[in-house]
Amino acid sequence: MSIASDMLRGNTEMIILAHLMKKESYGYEINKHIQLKSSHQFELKEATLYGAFRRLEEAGHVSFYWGDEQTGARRRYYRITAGGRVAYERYRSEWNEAVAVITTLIAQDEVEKEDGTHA
Amino acid sequence: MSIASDMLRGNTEMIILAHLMKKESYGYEINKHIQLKSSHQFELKEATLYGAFRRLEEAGHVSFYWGDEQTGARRRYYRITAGGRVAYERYRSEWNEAVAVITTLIAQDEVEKEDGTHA
DNA sequence: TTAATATACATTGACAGGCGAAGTATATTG
DNA sequence: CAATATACTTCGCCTGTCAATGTATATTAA
Repeated sequence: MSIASDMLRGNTEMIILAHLMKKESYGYEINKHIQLKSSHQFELKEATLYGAFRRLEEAGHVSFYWGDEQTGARRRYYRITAGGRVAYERYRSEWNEAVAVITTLIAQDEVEKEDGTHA
Repeated sequence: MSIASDMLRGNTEMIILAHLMKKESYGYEINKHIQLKSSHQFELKEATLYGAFRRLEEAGHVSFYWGDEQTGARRRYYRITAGGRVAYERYRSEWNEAVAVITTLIAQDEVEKEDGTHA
């Protein structure tokens, strides 16, 4: 729960952009898809999700249009922009790099020297 | 900078514990070691580092003692506790799981269906 | 008819962790 | 003696996540 929240932090935008790289979509659908794909281990809470959309819009990484549903609630469809694609690739490489670094930091290699340093 | 901060969030304790699994140590040394091992890509800022120590202490994951240096500034040596080892393993598995889930979410598999969804 | 549930979006305020900045103290070096 | 490195500490800000709450429409069952 709390750990997942912190792992999510800073990655929600990348996750949303990843979805939008494949197809235009709207908040509710993206959220459901993430829950499905992660076997319900992850779930973007609504406030988190819509907050991320707002930031993505402000950054010009996505644009949106209102769907013309004849039935049901209105949908705000999002589309990734050219700038969004660039940002997505940057997010990905930063993510990969960060994972590599942390993996190195927690790698259980040999004990450098079991001196104990002290009493 | 900002990305690294968010990647760090929630993982500082795991990183510190990883270091303490190998040897007792003190803040300054741990920080230098992390900078070294990450080729200066990561750096725990002091406020972050000491904040994490405080939480680790409160959680009973580490204990400390003052070094008896005859010269230089005093050092607060930390030692991982039994509970800390358990916590570390939990952190690691949660980390691995989270990485796996996010990796899945951003995996560039085939386009599920290029319908475009709308105009 | 109406209560429940699902779809769909939006906002507010609280919370927590990382960080910039500033401070304390000791030792070394130019 | 000024600068730099070691070493720890604290304050207040910022930002992203979340719980809670609210809006509105459609479907289904009692």
